[in-house]
Amino acid sequence: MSPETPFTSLSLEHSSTVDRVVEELRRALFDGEVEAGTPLREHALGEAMGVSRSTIREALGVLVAEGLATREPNRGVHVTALDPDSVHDVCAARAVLEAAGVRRWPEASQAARDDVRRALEDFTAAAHDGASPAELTAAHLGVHKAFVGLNESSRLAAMAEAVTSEVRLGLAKVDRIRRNAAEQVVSHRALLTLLESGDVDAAERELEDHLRNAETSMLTALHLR
Amino acid sequence: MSPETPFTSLSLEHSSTVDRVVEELRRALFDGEVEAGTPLREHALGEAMGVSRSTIREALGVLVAEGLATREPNRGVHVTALDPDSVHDVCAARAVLEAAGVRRWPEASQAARDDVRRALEDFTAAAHDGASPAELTAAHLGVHKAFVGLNESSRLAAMAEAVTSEVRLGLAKVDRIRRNAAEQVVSHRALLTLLESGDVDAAERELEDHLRNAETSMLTALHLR
DNA sequence: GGCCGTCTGATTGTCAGACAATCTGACTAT
DNA sequence: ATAGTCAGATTGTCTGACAATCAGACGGCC
Repeated sequence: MSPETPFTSLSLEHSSTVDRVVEELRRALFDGEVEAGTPLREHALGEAMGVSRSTIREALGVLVAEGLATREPNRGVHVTALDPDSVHDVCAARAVLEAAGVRRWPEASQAARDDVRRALEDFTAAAHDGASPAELTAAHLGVHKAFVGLNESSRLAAMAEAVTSEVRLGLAKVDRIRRNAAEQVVSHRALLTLLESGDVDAAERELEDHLRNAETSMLTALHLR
Repeated sequence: MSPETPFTSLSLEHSSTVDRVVEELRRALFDGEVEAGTPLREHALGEAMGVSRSTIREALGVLVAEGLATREPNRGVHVTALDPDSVHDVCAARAVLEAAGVRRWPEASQAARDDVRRALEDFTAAAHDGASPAELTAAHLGVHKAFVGLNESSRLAAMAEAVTSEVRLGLAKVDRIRRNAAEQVVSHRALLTLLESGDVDAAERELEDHLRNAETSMLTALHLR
């Protein structure tokens, strides 16, 4: 091995065409530029983005694997529409992943705990000085991501990422985040305080309460769309 | 809607070529017909299975998404090799998913609980009258799958399926399952007894103990390969 | 011997174009 | 109203092509 690895600061992004197509489509979905249920035609997309059908097809496969889109054999791919059952399912999954992380707080590494603290600071800051809805959402999701991170399993983190991206779909045009951002910050801060004080059980209850609220408000938001 | 839905017993499998290629490749991986790390060449596979490169390519994408294979840009896809870190990661993930299910036993639906009971019966039966290693593994995994099922979230179930399949990769040629099948049955039965008696905490400890053992024996099995 | 450039073959990433199978919707005949 | 037929759209799959990238070999040079 080399006595010291130089150039550790250097990195180069290796992006394939498919990757860029996927990112662009994801962005469009998250920004709510396409309604839920909209069919994603291979030919049309290829023409629009100046890319061959094979490439689009591969990108759509990725989206489908992520749950952002749904494929019906011989009928094509369309943007996933969240029905109440899926919302519940997703929330249940999030609850499991995050609660497990929270419960693991005492055994978690220093780094993982610091991630939670930092994420909360970011969220607080974003909510305080008016950040854009997108930034606010990102910061909020960052906190929850940090909770999952306490599990210190990259696979669990990936799973959480996947289910989270699904809810982002539904939240695209719902800016309820902004309204009660302050309230959310309070809830999360309380949770962290409980953790720091060592009362893991109370923290877990706080989290589950928070997520239950999130589910109901998400449901009403979707129903009233 | 129709007054009564007839033909509910009828169903027809809709398998695309890609699906069949994926299944065949999965089977080959699980049966240990290909070493970990073996490159999966698009051209060679296409020729071997009599399908076009596009189709193979799509199938490989699925395998990669499942974690059974790994893609290195411009260098191709190869069978995923489990290093100790990944094993730990996978086991941690399983522990979270199954422990959450077990802890939810009291609130779980009757159906989900019955699934656990039935899976355990199947496993016991398989271990008793000599079943093939493959059947035994399937039955054993069935029990763990049932634990995850207690969460009653299809997304969590899917995640568990994914990480479990990764484990199966490593277990392909390790038939340690057979050796201590009896022991495993005892452990699982004890767990269920604790659940039935309402002692969820003890059941959770039993499960975590079981999974810790599984991890270490899996590690030694892999290391001695 | 070790380092550097070049060449060559293999493989992937992407493309264009084709075709059969399947779905959708309309139109028609009964 | 139901069933048959037809045209158009779309997907699933195939073929063949090409540039970009990679791995290893080969030879020159210090």
